[in-house]
Amino acid sequence: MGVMEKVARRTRDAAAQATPLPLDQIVMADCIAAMRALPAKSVDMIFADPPYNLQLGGDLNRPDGSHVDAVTDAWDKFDSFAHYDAFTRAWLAEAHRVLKDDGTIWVIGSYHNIFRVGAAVQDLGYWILNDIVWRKANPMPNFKGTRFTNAHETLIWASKGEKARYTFNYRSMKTLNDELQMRSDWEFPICGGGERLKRDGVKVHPTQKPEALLYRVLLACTKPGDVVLDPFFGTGTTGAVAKRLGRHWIGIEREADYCAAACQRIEAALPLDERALATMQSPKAQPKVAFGVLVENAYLTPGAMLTDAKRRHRAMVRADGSLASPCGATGSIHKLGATLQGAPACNGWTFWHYEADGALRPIDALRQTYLLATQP
Amino acid sequence: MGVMEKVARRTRDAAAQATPLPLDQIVMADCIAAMRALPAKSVDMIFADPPYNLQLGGDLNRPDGSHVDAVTDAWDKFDSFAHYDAFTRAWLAEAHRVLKDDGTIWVIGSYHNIFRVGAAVQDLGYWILNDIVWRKANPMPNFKGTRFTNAHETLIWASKGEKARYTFNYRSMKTLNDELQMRSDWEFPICGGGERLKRDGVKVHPTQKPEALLYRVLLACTKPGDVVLDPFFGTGTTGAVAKRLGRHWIGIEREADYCAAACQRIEAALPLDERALATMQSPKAQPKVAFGVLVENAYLTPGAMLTDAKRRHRAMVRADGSLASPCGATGSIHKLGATLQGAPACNGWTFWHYEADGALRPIDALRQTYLLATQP
DNA sequence: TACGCGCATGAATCAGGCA
DNA sequence: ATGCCTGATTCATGCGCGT
Repeated sequence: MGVMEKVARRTRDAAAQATPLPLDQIVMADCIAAMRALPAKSVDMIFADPPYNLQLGGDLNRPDGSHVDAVTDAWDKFDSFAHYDAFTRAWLAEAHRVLKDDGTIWVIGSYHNIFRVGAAVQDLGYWILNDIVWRKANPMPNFKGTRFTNAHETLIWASKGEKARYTFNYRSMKTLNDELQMRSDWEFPICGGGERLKRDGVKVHPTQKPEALLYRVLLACTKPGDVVLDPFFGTGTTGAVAKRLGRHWIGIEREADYCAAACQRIEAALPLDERALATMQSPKAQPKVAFGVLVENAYLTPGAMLTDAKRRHRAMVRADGSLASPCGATGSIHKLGATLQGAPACNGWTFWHYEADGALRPIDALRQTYLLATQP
Repeated sequence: MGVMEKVARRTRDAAAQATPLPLDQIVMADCIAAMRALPAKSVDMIFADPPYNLQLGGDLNRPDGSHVDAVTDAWDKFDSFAHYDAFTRAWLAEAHRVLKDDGTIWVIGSYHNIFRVGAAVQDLGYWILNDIVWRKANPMPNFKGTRFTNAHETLIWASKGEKARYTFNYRSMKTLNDELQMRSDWEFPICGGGERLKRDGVKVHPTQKPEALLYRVLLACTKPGDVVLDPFFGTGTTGAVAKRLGRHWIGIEREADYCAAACQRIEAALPLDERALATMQSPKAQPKVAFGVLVENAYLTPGAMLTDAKRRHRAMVRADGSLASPCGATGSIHKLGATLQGAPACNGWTFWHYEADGALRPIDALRQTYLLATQP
């Protein structure tokens, strides 16, 4: 079967006559027009990854001189916040009509757009159930050192109203999270490796989402056989995961290139083997604690003195978690330890000690105390 | 000294005449009126923890003064959102006026209000720099098992405009985070234990923020001696941490109970020793040294050869501090480095190396030596 | 085959001072 | 406002290549 044969091309009028849902198909059209053609209260869940309206300045180069490939596509350009808001409210209103009364909607965004989206969601009568933070395990750094590393994106999960009886598979989520309630912060790597769709070595879509993210969303809020609509289908992550999990899907996408890639991808996706489900859970990472966190949380006070085990070196703890030696040298626990010893590297956690009850103890002991106090 | 003596009671008119800032004081008044009484462009940072209000019922009134007793139908919802938006825009506008042009504002909230706050921030011309996620190490579980555990709150950090030159202590944040860039997701325990203010065993304020959170905010975005304004002061976490870190603070709070608790708490807070307050400085803060100065002072001799770390490029030092490549290209250390690499820019200090004791060392090391020898 | 090294790259609102 | 010069700045991951 040809790749494009499953892509339904519809004019708005033709689509309006089609009563049955275009299940497991891609509708190549503008999302507002395409949603208008769908019956009211017909889908169980909507997952939407709308344009973020990034407002990027000039070129950005890495410290090594290489160029950052930014999102410059026309579909992300809006003239003003007012235009973006109008667009947002239009598609959210249509989504509200199409969604079943007990269905829910998910929208993902970044600080560029998510506040406007969230306000529109509330204004249109949706009832926000959670905001979810996708913590990126491997975000792009802030190359110029001008801000905090932008290391997360935000998802909004909402029902059609306060009293809607939505689907939430509490047990599935708890099982997935090692028998602890699933929290509102999720950690996943960004989409890369073999999962990232490429054509001639170039990424097909600039913002392809990881399947693990959609997997959790669909597992949490839909039942097998449910219909999931994605009005900004892109390269079809939602469709691929829905097929794997035995859910029906409808994708709406304007760009022919994206439609073709999505169609091919979903064709190749295989419904999930039950045994594979268990192996999808990533082991919980060993929590890391930065030395500065101990200062912030008053386990050590700025001004406190540290020494090495043999009291050959001394250093004072400063407000930002750096150390200052009486000789004038400063640096992190690792760097200053290395400097004072003339060594290329040093594990500051075991090198530096603090005095308690007349005895020297490594600062690593404080880290263990902190972990015990904060980890469930 | 009595607890309340430091609390300045001001009517709006009386305050309007007061030109000097009420530094290190609590102003017991409505925050919008109190901010109106402050001079324009007078504070370096604002930290705001506004009421969340929505969907909790209770103290919500319509613009006409009538009471909203239940937020049930869509119309009431819209009505209350509009009211909350008006309040939000009013205090954010006043904050914009009071803030110095190169100052920044922080606002914290949850999904109940943060989307409305964020949209207002953008609409008022603030430029969002980051949104920050406070991941709670020990959140309250979702008892009914109907949603994800609400385990985070969101902070928005914004400047007064796109081109503002705000304070961001990059090196301090990197040091605090074990020599990795500080990310946009921060983990802290919720406020409890001895830090939590209680009276007769009952918590004084329902949403007291942890000091560790304010510690990081103030350390990241202010300098010692800066003025920090908190228009929703509550029990004064911002003031207590500001005092500890050697920053001035101004607190605005309507409730006398909170003012009293905050005043007592801040009285008891101890400022850090000045030396402990010192933090890691960015190279930007160091005095500049022109490469030619090193040649003048015979740290390098004209005619000496430099290479990059991988010995792919070579250049000769000339008498005026410019470099000449064997291929004929010439220029400053930066310009020639960029030219030879075909890069848009280059930091010559770290790109070019000289040979000493059989090893390559960056010429930046010579600059450090020069600085140590010449700085008092 | 295994391991190490080099290189590429990801939704990014990414510089500042002076002439 | 514009242009020019100086010079500060990156983390995790995957893939290809060489030993």
